[in-house]
Amino acid sequence: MTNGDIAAALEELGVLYELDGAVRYRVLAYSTAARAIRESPVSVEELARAGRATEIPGVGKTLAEKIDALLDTGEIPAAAKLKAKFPATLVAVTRVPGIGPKTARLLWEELQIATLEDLKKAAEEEKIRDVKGLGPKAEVNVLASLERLGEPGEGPGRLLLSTVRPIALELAAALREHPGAHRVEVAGSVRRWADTNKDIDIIATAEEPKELAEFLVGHALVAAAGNPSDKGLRAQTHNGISVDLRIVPPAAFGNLLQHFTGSQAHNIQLREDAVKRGLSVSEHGITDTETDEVTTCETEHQVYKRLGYEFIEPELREGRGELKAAREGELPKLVELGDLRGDLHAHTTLSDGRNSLDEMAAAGRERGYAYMAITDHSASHGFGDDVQPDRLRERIEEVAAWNEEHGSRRFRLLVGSEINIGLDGSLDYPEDLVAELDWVMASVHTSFNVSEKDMTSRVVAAIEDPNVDCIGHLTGRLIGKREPYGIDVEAVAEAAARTGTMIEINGNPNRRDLNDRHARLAADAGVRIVLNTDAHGIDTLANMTYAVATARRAWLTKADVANTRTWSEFKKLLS
DNA sequence: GCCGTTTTCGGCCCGACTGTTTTCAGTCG
Repeated sequence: MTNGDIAAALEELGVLYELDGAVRYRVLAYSTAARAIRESPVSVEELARAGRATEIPGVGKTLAEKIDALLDTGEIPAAAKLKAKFPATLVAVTRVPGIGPKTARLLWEELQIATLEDLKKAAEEEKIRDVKGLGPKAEVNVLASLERLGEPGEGPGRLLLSTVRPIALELAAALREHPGAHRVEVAGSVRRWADTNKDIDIIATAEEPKELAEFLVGHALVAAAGNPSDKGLRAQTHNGISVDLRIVPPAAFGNLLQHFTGSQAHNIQLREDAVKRGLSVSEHGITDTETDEVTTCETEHQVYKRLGYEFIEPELREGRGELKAAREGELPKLVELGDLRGDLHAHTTLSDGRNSLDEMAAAGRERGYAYMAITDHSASHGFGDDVQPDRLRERIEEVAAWNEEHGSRRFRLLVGSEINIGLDGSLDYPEDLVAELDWVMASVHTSFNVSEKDMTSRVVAAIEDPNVDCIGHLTGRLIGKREPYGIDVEAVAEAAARTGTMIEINGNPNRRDLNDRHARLAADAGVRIVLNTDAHGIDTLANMTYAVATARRAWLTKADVANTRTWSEFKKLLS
């Protein structure tokens, strides 16, 4: 059972309890536990079977027992009992935007609404207005919500950071140029460099706030907008991303930026911690609950300082222990783009790249790297992009010739390959050829549909091959398109640490694989992490920023990342 | 239901918005 399955079952039970009128803190306990379970980088099923489920924050004795029952019997007895009381389909009704558990229960009791179809019918027949506390407006809203839910591909949902970020930056840049603007910053999940984003949050201060909001209405990227006011504006871009512009007085800019950068988990933990210290935190300021004295902050640094923390980088604000570390002055100094000395995963026209060896090498050198590895696909790669052994031998000569002509102490081209890992963990080149390469990546590109156990032993076998230097895009995920295949990342990390094999963070914004949680787990296990672009052209060499972002979200320092080293230092890690 | 450098019992983030209300409950982020 996946973490997602377990989390979904607990979420459902939480909703059922809420329908049943449980105190809200009990309900809250289920949703926080479910979130922690979904977020867990390790298999919660394994953890639970080892009797260690309570190690997950928010999971106590009771929830651990319920997880055990779920794993053993496929259902939680308490949930089964409640489903006898309320139809299971009522849970879907609570998820209609605008309708929560309280309203759903009311609709069930008063109108026997059990399904989305019942709900639609009641709204159309104007029966909802008969329920005390609800009116005609509720009917309109229900129908609008149901329509949105029913749309195929319904709305944009969460979009890739690489789609959203450029738009956010362009809008912020345009706002900054407005003569009335003081400070403009992108906040939210874009600022935290999350994999995907639901919307764009922009925070600003301005002389004439309403003018600034009106200016955004007229921006070429904006398709629709609400009413501009001196508080800001809500708008939609042409590709359906909603944009929230919030304008505040300069004195509280730091409070607002902190609040809207989030994440929600970070803010909740920060505020709970503050309450224990007699402080109440909101987007407007920090109130001393004893004296009612309010502190506003122009900068975020002041917010964190006032609350007794060192500054926390946005990428760390996910409620994963950063507050405790910040209070104790133990936050890591995160790796930066400028720390990178080389890119070790790049393709050329020899396989499926768009640029030649010369072009890729020149572009890598121009980026200021000290080394770059050319790693085209291997002999069994499909799509006519395979590189047979003889061709790879020629490539070794070509790279040597390139270095002869263009190489220097400042930049060196490395000859490598991204070799397919076969079903049995073997590589598809002869061993003596592989041994001639400067740099060997090994990746899974075929047969994803094997069991987790088989996938794990397959990759571990590759890791144990002494010629393999690094594993590429370990879980095979394509964000929003393809789920990661089942693989025991803990076991892989253990093997990689033991053999000194590195694991990459792939900077392709569709992959970002390892993800932040897995990367942190691997680094904690002692694995050296490599940040790569997997560039298939000179344009995507810039994707290193996404690899760096994931590394930062994984708490990685310069020392954790192997390709921050000079080539001579790096080489020592390979032997 | 969880959790503990003020607690093993008594707390549990905070505010905006909406729609329905004569002062607030529910929902959302």
